[in-house]
Amino acid sequence: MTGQRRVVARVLSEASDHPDVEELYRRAARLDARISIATVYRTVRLLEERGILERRDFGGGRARYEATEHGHHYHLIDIDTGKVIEFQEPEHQRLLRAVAERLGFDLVSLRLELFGRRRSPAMAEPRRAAGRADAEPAEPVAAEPVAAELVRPAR
Amino acid sequence: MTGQRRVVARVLSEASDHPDVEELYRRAARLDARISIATVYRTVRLLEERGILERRDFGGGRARYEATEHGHHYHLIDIDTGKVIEFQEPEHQRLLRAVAERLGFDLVSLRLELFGRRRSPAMAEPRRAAGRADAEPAEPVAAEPVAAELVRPAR
DNA sequence: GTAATTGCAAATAATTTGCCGTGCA
DNA sequence: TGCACGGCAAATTATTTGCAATTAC
Repeated sequence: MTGQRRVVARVLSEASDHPDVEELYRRAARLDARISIATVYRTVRLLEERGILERRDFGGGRARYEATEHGHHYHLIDIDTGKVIEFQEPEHQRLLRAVAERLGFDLVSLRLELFGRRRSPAMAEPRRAAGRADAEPAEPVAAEPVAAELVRPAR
Repeated sequence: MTGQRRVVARVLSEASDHPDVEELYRRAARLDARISIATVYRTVRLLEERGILERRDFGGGRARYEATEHGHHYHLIDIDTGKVIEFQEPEHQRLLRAVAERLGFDLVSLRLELFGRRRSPAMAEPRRAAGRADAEPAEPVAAEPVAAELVRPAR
């Protein structure tokens, strides 16, 4: 059973990035104008249920998709630009599987995402500007640690 | 500046699980009935921006929250029950930081979630039921790997 | 007193669905 | 011919926001 679903599948196969549904729809419509976004949603869901696609959440509200690969790779997201970099780390797979087993589970899938900021080679150690260790006498605000944070100056 | 925000903060401090906004609202309302869910959303966003809370996505549509800990732990989600188990793995932190650096980034935060299924000690190797290797002659469906998957019987 | 915060209801945004028409098998 | 599939628009769900009233400091 197929129709314009083939088009969506094709777009997915050709994608080497991590498109969201909106983007998939745009690409699919370019190949066949009589595709509706509902179909894209339906197809994508179907494929995800069958384990052929994986849904990702890189922040920014919309789900993004990529074809399941059985040699796993992970993602590093540049928090300033939103750009996604893939990397491999096959050792992890094994390590994490072992962790799951130790807890009594079979590992079905996993999610590993790093969020980072591009290193400016200029400044050697940007770590926490130094000083600023005794800014406020820290008024007592109930014994609630989270509440306490609400009282400090915004950033 | 605070008000019923203190209540939300308190609920958050006391939570040892990973409540979603709905649940936070329920708990907060128990302590002070004149809190609206909009306030919970606002407070939670505020705290997330300040880095005091972390938003999690364990599947199931709603965001879930937990207080930021600087000794990181990770999550294993039971895909059958939705139950979340925390585990530690301090070695990882370092390892992943190194990975990021190698790619030219400072690691700002990371997300590591395992999705697993409780092991039934009964059946030794549930792996893929055996047999069933030659179900269909695999009709040619364009050269699209994703499309090909759409043709196989559902599960 | 002044600015920040809240409640409420309405607005958004992403995703799903009902229904009915259409095309594939 | 039957039934899965697609289009459209309406429905749902999570979250955000405008605005006037309220509260904190």
